[in-house]
Amino acid sequence: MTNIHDIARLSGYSVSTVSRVINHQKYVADDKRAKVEAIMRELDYVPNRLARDLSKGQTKTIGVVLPYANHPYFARVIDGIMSAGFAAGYKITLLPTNYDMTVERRYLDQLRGKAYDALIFTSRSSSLDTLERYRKYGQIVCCEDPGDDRELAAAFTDRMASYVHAMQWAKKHGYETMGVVLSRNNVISASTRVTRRAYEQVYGPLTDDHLFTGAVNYDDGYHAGQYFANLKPTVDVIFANGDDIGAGVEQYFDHHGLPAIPVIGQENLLSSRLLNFSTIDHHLEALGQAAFRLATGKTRTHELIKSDFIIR
Amino acid sequence: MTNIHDIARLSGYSVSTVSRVINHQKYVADDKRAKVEAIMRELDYVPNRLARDLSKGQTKTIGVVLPYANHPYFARVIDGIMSAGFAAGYKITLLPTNYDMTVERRYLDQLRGKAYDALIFTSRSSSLDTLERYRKYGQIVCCEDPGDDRELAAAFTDRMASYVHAMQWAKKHGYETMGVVLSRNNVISASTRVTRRAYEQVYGPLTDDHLFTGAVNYDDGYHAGQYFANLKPTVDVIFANGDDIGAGVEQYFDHHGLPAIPVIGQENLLSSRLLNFSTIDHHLEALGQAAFRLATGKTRTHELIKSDFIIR
DNA sequence: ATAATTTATGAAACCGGTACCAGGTCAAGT
DNA sequence: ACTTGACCTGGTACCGGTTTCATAAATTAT
Repeated sequence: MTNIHDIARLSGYSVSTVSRVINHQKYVADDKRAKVEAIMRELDYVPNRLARDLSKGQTKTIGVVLPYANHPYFARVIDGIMSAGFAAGYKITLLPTNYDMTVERRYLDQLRGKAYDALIFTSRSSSLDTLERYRKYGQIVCCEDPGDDRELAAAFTDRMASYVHAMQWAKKHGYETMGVVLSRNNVISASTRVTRRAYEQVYGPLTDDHLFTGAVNYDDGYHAGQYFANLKPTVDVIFANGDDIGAGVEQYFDHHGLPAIPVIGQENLLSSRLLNFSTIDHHLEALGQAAFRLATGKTRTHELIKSDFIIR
Repeated sequence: MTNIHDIARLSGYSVSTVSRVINHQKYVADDKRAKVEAIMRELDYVPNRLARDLSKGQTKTIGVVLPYANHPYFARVIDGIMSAGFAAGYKITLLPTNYDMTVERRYLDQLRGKAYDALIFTSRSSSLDTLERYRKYGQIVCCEDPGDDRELAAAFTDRMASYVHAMQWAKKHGYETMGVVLSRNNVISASTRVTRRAYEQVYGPLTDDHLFTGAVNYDDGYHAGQYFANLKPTVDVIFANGDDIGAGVEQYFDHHGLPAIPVIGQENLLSSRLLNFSTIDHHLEALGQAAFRLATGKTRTHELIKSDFIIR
């Protein structure tokens, strides 16, 4: 591996000069610059990223903490982070946790070890206090509303407003009872908590029989459909924590010859388009982009992304 | 930032000893080890990743080159790579190209600059010759069959076999003419080339009017549906380069009151399940896992992933 | 003509670790 | 008693860059 010292030796100049050439700095005579560049080209030299990063104490890398990648919610957020990161010349490293707090902690320690310039928590199991404690080792962005007096940057959607909006629409539309399908506790946790609060505001206390938890994908939604199909008295509409889940609910009813059940999904995925049910689009790419900006910038610490309720 | 020298000074031992403690090596007296560990804990010390990586000449990071992340094909491959990488203690960095060769070249240069231990090309615009030229700077894995005499590792699906199998099934099933929907040229390029070859083998030469190109998502598929709906004479079945595309085709017919058109999709996504059409499952997670294994091994091997044809 | 800048260059410290090597202790083997 | 080898420990040269600082020549200002 040829390094900067080789270039210096072969060109007859010092490493300092070579370094200046590499970084396009001032104060290098034109002829020397040309000669150094020629030799670098000739030897096919590329500076070592690690050495540079170590020296500068900066990696131009952002770590993205997420439970798993094979979920459309995270896929869309990642997409936003990546496109913004690419434009800014940053590398994006994916850090799966599978909701294991120990693993999250390991990533936080890696932040301390300067492996990343910043961390984006698209979801978390650790407490906000824990995250905050690591704030001094690098920027930390979370994707939920952490409250005003936190030292954490945050990008989040207006969940409460959009949920209330959608539920009020449902109620006004004549759906007097609503069933709710949520993910397992702590998964996209903010959404779980907010859904309950919105429900209470519009429909009153959320009783256990109107709630099905533990759903993350289509199959889970299918089970939820089975649950609500057998529930007496029946509910008029289902509020699902994701379109794919909603699709599962809807198809259970369909496959069993039951009258179609109205569903409100989330994320405006292809599944809600195919089955033609209403959904809330949280504009997750925009969320990801905002999260990236917060991770790198010194911008405003909180950013709110507006959702759209898509009626079908 | 406290570093290894601080720990050495405060403990009264040398950096060598501290390093040994950090790396759990033999030949450290128990009492000294305990003392060093105590001081590390007290000072909240975490070794610097960059320094370690630079010293070892190894990053434990794999770069994954892909056009964009918001596509189910890549999402599934990434998922496989990530789960395997996580288990092996590797970091996965996503490298979007948007099919720009210049960008691909930049990533290859980063490999030269030791930013990654290996690169996985889930898709490429550069030639295999180019990739091969960078082989000496690190392992390079591509996700297509590169042929036998390449210096490249490769994980790929048995496209040819499964395409022929699916098309033969279609023909035997009474579908005498077949329309084909492909992505734009060079996108998942291998699939494009192989589809043509399989088609020729089963249905004979692929004429222009039976081919719709430039489709990557549902909306494109919808347009393809429009094209084939207006084609005279009509085709009996559509072979689509992805379930979401197939779903678009199917729904165009549906929305316009036309008789349902049989579709064969790919990847076994939720969309083909929802609309209940046949599909080829390439087991992309397995593909990703294989790609990761090859990326970390020094081998030049090829790995073939078998597909399943799911008849619905 | 002299003082004050600006431009150019290299030496060396530094970033924070790893690893090789030399030197020393101590118990077992012959 | 004398070698042998396993067990500890520290010194120091790396890994490959960046950056500060000292020095000197060339301009420009006074």
